Amino acid sequence: MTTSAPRTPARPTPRERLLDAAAGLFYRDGVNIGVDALCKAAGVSKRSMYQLFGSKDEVLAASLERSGPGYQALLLPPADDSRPPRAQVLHVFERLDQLSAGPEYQGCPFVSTATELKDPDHPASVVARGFKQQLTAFFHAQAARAGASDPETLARQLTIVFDGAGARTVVQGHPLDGLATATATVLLDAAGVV
Amino acid sequence: MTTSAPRTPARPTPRERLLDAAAGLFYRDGVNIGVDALCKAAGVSKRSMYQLFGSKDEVLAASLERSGPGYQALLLPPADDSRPPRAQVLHVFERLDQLSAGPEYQGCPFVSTATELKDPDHPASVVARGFKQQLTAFFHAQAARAGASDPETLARQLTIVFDGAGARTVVQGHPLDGLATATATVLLDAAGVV
DNA sequence: ACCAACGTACACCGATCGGTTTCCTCCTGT
DNA sequence: ACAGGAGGAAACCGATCGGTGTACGTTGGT
Repeated sequence: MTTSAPRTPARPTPRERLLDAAAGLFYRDGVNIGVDALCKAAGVSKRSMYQLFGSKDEVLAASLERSGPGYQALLLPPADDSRPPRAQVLHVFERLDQLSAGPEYQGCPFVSTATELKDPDHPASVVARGFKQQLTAFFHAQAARAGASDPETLARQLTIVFDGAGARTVVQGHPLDGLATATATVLLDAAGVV
Repeated sequence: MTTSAPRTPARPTPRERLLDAAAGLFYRDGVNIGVDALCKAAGVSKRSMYQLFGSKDEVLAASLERSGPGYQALLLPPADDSRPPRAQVLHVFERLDQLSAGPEYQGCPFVSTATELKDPDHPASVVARGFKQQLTAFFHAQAARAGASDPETLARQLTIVFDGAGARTVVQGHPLDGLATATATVLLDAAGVV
């Protein structure tokens, strides 16, 4: 293989290490893990962290912001997907059903973070709200493309199923077994999305 | 001996004050509020708290356990309700739609607690799981009574909608405007529950 | 009237919290 | 070769964490 291995091992910058570690730790252990533990996991000194970010809350918000695109790529169909709307919407729920079977799955990180923070004005809550709106927007676009009678409502309902499926996994502690996909299918059928 | 019939409605016992304050504070501020704040709010000394409970975690679990019946009474139709299954199920979602409009609403307390704790073996997580199963059992009973084709799946789907509606309220920060009821209606229709 | 149990007030413990500061090492541009 | 900045290690800060120990009221049963 002629894969290009960078001459310089190019260790990620402290900022990247910090945000990646933060995304993982905040998701796994909650937003109340300490700054010390976070910096230790990231291999970054507290001093550097506080030069890069104004506070732990900003780190949290930035880590959510950074992990957003990857999370979407994990769930949404590729941008050049040419399948009909129904298949593209169901793609998301099939992914969710798969994800929920992973031992690491703790529900949607945006929902978890917003739930833990309580404060809707917290910068991380704002980020979380934004990504949820993007998910709803995707559903809305597909619903509209399919000529659904009420694409706005359908999109919101699909988002509710998405978040509810995540919550169920957290509380019950076992995978969804296709329940998310099955529920989304019912909504799509009822809305006449083929 | 200690518990005689309360002829005079005396001040609640420290245990009751503690559990009531705990339910409110844990719900509003999350499971990470301090023992000092909790005891101060309850008007109970830390000493008494640690004589009544082994740890803060036990207080949390006990407060969830205590608030469970009241929460169910808030959502479920009365036990002697004679309406058809569909109406009884929709009753829950109408209540949820109403609740979500209240300024204090922070989502389902059981889901919130389980989400914050992460640990599924935490005593409070066990309590939360139990109450969610009771809600699902109610849906299941109604679905079976209505002769739904797959009452088990329908009950789980309704629970997902319930929790998803709560999550949406938390993340988006505005009421559901009938969205929970509307979504449940779609599921009931599809399952042939009249 | 007395005593024991109950409950409060409060000091105290080690650990950890978010955040700041100091010091020193290492890497890089010139 | 050398200056200077970036960044890590760790001490340090006051506050708070969960939890305990002690001492002082208050109350009810006999």
